[in-house]
Amino acid sequence: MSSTPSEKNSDEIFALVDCNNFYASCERIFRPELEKKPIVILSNNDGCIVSRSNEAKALGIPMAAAFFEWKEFIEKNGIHVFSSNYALYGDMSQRVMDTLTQFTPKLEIYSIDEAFLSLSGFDRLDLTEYVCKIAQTVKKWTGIPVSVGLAKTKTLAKIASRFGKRKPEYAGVCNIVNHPDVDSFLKVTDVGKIWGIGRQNRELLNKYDIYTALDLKNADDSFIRKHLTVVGLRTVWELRGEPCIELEEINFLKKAIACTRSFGKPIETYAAMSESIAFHMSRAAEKLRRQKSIARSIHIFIMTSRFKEREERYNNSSTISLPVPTADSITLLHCAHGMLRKIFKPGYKYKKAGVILTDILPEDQIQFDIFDSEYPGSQKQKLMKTLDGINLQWGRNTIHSASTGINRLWKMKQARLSPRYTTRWEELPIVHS
DNA sequence: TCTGGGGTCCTAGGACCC
DNA sequence: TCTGGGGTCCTAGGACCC
Repeated sequence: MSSTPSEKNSDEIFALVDCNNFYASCERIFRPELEKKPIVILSNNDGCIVSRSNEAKALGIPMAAAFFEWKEFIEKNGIHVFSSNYALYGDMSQRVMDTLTQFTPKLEIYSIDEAFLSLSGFDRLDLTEYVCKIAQTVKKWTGIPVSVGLAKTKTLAKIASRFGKRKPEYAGVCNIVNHPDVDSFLKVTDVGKIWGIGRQNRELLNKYDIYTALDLKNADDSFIRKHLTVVGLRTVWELRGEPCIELEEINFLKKAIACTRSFGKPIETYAAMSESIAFHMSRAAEKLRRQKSIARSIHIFIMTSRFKEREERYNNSSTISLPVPTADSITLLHCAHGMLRKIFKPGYKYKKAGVILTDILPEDQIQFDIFDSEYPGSQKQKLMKTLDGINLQWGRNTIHSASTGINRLWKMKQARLSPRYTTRWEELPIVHS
């Protein structure tokens, strides 16, 4: 018996597991007295609000609001504020994902707080019951509350999880796999809330009277292809229940590695800028070596605040291709300094700088010749291995290039950082019994 | 005073070739 | 004066995501 593609497709079942208010939930686990209290988490540099507890949302604080604009309101309402603590969130994320692997071998870690699970072939179980058990186990083992959406495509699973999270009657789990009226969910979903439809596309679609997910589902394919490219077309088919976006189980090597930061205080001197570029480049090179890769292309940029008047703004960048791809910090630092000299202009208050490595290849995929100073086992490679080993054992920056600076006056502001509860034993809170 | 960071994918258009 | 056309490769930039 042969099956048509559509028959085969109808067997797919995806679950999206989404941690509720992830960063806020992480902070709350170690400060149980903050249960039911409003909490917000700030972005790097304490700039914007990037995570809010339900109580903070209820008070009307919008996502991505500038902290300084809401500071007074936050203080007046007794809202608790944290700088983002990625050591903590990364570790908690790992625990959540480890828990999920107990329930299916096929999962895709989509972001720090979301995973897609394939439950295809689990039909003999009561699926709703099964994912309820997943959610309860994650909460019990890690303390993190999650919402789950179940559907025949990833895009629909995303929509289902929104209902799971927002509508109390679903208690966190919404299953629309065999729902008799999936359109009833699409009809009340704004087209801009669909996975893959951002602000620009929402505006465009509205001009053509497409306002809801149901409108988009019923839109004309050639119209979508023309205005939203194949990416948009895939989304539309997914809304119709035809899977077009596969589960990506394997963690592929990153194709770009970026290290960029805003400065705590604006910097004006070449010396300070050069330190920051060196610092970012060192971190980028470390990440590159950690995934056992080399890079062929370097991009650096410097910029003033985008909120300044036009005449006070200056943005510039430089990109080069290396004759020989490398992961050697010293070579990369040398190039970055040369590039910075070409684009740096004195007389501006710089707010942000960064380094992006692209054209990345696995380190073993390149033909080395013996005249090359970076063949495997060369002095350069041995030096980098030693350096990474020491920094891994004794903490980041135990050994670093002198050019990355000692004082780091430009480093970011993190005034309200919580302790690294799960990754630094000496910072654990003292428990009195 | 203060406004995040790190990724992915797709396309248009230029350069180049025959 | 008239002034190819089609294929491929590369890159910058724009859209999206969390």
